Amino acid sequence: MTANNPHKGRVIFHIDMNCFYASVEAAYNPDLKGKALAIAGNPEERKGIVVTSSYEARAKGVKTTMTIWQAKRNCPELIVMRPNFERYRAASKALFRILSEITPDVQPVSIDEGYMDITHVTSDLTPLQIADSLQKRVLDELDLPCSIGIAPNKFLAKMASDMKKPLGITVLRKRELASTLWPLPIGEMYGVGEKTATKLIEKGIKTIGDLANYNTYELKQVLGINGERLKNRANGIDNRPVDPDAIFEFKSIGSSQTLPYDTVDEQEIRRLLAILSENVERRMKRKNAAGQSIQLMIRYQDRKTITRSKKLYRYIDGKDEIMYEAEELFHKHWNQEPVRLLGITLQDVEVKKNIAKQLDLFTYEKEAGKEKLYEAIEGLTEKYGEDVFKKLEAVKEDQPRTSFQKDFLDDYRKE
DNA sequence: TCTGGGGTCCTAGGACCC
DNA sequence: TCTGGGGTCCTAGGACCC
Repeated sequence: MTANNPHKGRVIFHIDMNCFYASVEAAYNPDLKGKALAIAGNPEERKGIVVTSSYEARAKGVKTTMTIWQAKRNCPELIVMRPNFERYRAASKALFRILSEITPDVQPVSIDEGYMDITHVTSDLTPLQIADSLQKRVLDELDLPCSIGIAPNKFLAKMASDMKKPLGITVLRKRELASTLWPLPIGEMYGVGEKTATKLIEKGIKTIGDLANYNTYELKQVLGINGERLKNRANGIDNRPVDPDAIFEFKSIGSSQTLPYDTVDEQEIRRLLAILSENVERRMKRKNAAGQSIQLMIRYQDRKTITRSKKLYRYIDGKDEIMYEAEELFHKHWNQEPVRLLGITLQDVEVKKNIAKQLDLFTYEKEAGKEKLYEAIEGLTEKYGEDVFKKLEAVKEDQPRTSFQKDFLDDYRKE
């Protein structure tokens, strides 16, 4: 007997850890259990904002992204701890190991939440019983509470896991949407943030039900393609599969940091860029990847933030190259005003074994010989300018070519 | 005493090509 | 002389989520 009748569609779980960082700390140190606890950065470095807090703290008005002083004003007995990411990563790993014992169809979406597709799990248990034993196991073995949503798709499972906390299990059936999902305020819908909520409320859309029944054309006018998608979700339509490989398909890796003080000191700026470059290098190497675009982010004193990026037409992963490109972007675009935060991100990231497959012209035409190729390029540089290298490298064997590239190739072949 | 750091996806305009 | 419309790539910014 399977957990579900295939004619009735999928059975998706959304697992959501409750107050994850705070719960992990309480599991390490049981003295913290039942107390108002917040995990926050270092206020000396202007990073003192609450990342997570226990339910006891939340009951006293402590909220995520509050500064420590705001949180303590609401809750004087608040215990504040720095984050221990190693602990959280270890707990996360243990969690997902337990999930994958039930099915390989597990998609982690962040350190503390993930989806499971249990449609094809063979078991004598009902989905509700599977969820119940899973929740108990995570609590027994890891001493961590979680909530589980059970539904026919990801969106509904996500909304369901949010409905009972902590240690809740909620089944959201499509035929019950009008009574369970639709009464919720529009701002509580996953995918509707502050800006979208404001726009929708202006239109008189106050609940998820209002959205579900609103005119599609008008929604598109206000929200573009997202309007239609949100309406579908509100009606319980979401065909996204649970994809266990999604976690390997990362597209960018970056590192950013707020400075202890706003500064115009180029030495200090260089020091931070060097640290960020090293962070990015370390994480690229850990994932055995490289990126072919680089982005620099500058946040100024007034929190105005700009991003400037550059496509490199070659893959890089080393800190020296990252630093070189980042500094160049910085000097080109910095407006000389005090800097609050800097960030470096490598984009268009690929794992190295895939990069090898994307052979460019150099490799494709290797029969001609490297020496001869460089001679040809030198000649053409005069004709086309420095951009010739970018253009040349942009030509991938399986990509349609621009007329410039065709000309280039013709010229090159004539040599 | 304001407001971190890690991401993804979408949009929109300009350049360029056909 | 004056003119269209479709498509892709690149860059910058915005919205959202945890």
